[in-house]
Amino acid sequence: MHSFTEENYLKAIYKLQEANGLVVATSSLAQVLEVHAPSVTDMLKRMAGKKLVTYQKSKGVKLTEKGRQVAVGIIRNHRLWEVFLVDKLGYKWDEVHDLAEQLEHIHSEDLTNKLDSFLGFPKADPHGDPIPDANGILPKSKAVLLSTFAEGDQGTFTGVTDHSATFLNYLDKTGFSLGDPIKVKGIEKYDQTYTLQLKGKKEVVVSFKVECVACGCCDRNRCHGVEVA
Amino acid sequence: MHSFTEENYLKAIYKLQEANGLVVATSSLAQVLEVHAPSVTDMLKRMAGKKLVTYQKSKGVKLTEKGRQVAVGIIRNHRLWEVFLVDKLGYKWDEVHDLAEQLEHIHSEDLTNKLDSFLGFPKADPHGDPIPDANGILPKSKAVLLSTFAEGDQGTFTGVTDHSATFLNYLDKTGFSLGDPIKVKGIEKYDQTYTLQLKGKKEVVVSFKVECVACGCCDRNRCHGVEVA
DNA sequence: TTAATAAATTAGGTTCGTCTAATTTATTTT
DNA sequence: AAAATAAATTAGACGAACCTAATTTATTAA
Repeated sequence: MHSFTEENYLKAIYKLQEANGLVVATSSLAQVLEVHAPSVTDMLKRMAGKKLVTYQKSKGVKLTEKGRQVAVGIIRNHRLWEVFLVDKLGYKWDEVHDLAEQLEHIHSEDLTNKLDSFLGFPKADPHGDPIPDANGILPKSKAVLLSTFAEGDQGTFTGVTDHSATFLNYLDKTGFSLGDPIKVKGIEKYDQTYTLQLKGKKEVVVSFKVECVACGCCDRNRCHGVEVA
Repeated sequence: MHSFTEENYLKAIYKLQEANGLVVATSSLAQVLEVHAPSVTDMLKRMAGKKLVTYQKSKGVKLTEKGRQVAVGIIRNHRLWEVFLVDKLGYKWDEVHDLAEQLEHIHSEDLTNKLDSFLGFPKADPHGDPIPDANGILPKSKAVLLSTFAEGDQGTFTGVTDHSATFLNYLDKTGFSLGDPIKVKGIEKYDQTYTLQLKGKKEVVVSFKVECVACGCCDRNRCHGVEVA
């Protein structure tokens, strides 16, 4: 079996590969895993030895097929446990991440599948992220960011890209709820402020520029977390 | 927080203290934890430094109050997760131990309590072992071993002392089920074979001597695993 | 294209939890 | 009580996963 640490590296590499392209840099990994760069170099060498990644000195790292399978398995666990925590134990969507980070490392395919069945084979976790099936197939989402919407466009709130408790709380407070309809009533030219119509005709004003500055990690075009489809 | 290893040591010390008296020997720990004696000595020193145990060189080890609390917390987790696995996911009582050994190390008092509530505050796990409450109070069982029963005595099957899958399967196959009545119809003088009446008047013959030889770890008076009350 | 900066690696060290081999301390047995 | 045996500890090592400081390799700017 793989250690928790290995699994966390695999998950991180997987997510960075998805988000930013094929090859992942040492420094990106160091950042998301909150360790220092030489630790990453160390670990990648060990993991390359186990054929979990292909690693080329100073050129970055990629998952092997074996590594990808492990990573997707962990993600499957994580998202199923999140559903369990919210649907069965009554947790809020902003409270479950850290617990799922622990639970995702329970090693038992059988348990994962029984849990999946117990939860009614959910397609997505409480944040709208798709749950890979037992074969590691992860449905590709067609969702786009709300900030790509123009005046008059409407859709359904299907997920978030920012999973921080702060952002999720903001959404709760403002009246966003997964699965609800969203319609863009107006966009203020000056600062890109969106006036949205949420479920039950409720109108809210959200400033995506403010979100951008707050998160500080994304460009203008993908600056906030609301996904719609 | 404490490492999984520390928690396993604490649990092992707790159980040995309960079973065999106040002070636990290095060698006993080495045996149940499946490590070699010098590893235990090492670990006990570190744990004594953290005030989890009191350790006297060559004299054995005891839990501190702090250590006892952690140990009981782990046991609470373990037994609640076992109930979850059996009641909610449909596992058999002989399949849940190893999974619970993993799940017991999830660190969250809140999760434990929510799980407890979700399960309906069970008093015992699927093997009849009592579940400590949120304050670490573990109800003392009044159960006795079936082998203390004489001809004509009757009681209820409330638990086991041997938790091996082999033994649990044997009980399943023979017709024992937790909570059922058991009556001793006869005891064969020659080899202490018990003829029992189980639920639905079903009569079975069990040879406790065979159990004794098989397990090899107990004396005549506590030689098998069926507890009755 | 050279110089400056940023990213990655090597070198050497730490802690945790384990090991084997050798030694010491306790407990039995004679 | 001395000798034999069993239990525990010390000594010295090892792998995993991390660290800091120094060096090398890439990238960007002048």
